[in-house]
Amino acid sequence: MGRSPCCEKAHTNKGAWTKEEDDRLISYIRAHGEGSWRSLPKAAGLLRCGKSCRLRWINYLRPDLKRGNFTEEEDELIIKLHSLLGNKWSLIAARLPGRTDNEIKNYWNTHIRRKLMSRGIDPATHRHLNDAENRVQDHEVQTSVAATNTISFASSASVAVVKQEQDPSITSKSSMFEVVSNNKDGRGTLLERCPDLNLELTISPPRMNEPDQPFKNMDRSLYFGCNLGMQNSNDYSCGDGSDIGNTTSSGKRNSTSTAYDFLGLKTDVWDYRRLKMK
DNA sequence: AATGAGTGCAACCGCTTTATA
DNA sequence: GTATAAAGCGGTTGCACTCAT
Repeated sequence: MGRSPCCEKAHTNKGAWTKEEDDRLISYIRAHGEGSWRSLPKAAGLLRCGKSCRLRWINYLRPDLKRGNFTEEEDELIIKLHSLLGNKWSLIAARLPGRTDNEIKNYWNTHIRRKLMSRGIDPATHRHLNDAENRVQDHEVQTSVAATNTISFASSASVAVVKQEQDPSITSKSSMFEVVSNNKDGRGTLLERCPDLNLELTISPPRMNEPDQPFKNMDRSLYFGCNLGMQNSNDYSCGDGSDIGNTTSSGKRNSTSTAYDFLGLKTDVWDYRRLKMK
């Protein structure tokens, strides 16, 4: 039943890899490709655990790794992604070509944490350290920007509090919201039900074939649409600019709008220049 | 020059998820 | 359906290096 053990731990090397071990691993993977980590050490003539081989390859030997210092753009992208995804280093690394989760994790802990602290920002929550709102109980997830319906996953709770008074148009009739308490003035605090989130962030070129774009006078090549993977939904996406202007006179989004002030991304448009790699 | 504190990063550890028998 | 190991992931550790004293 089950699989056989990946390696005999009693006969494996530990600690720093030697040049010879690196060469053996590289040449083996060049010849046979990645994968089969269990059988790789024996086949490659390495006295290492398969797990260790995998880590060494992924974090250090892979030819597509980008070595060297992080750029300012990468810094900002990591901060932005961390505010969205938390310590999901593998997801963050997936958005930074040539960088590994381990590298980003180390860089976060050694550089960016300090950088944010020096800006007066709590690296764990991305809030200002002296923000009075921080005192609110942790399970009550805060809106990150006043007067907007933003959602934060600062707690592990799967619901987010939405301040109804900030947008009376939101009612408990919506399947997305639930009144959990009533304030003195009779208005309720709503809990927003968050459906299962797929936090995959997709970035795509702008739609170019739609007439009468509000951004028609702008350099369209500068903008990308993005979609923060609410599965089967356009509710939480920011557009390429084509959605701007789709609000009604009352300030409400009309039904065709796909723009949403999501997770503190308080804009319909991301300037790709802030996201692209160098 | 010696040494201790601080820093950066590769590697390991242990847990969870996924795949397989 | 269950047991087990592989794969993957995030947290932590240990060591080499730098710098201030």
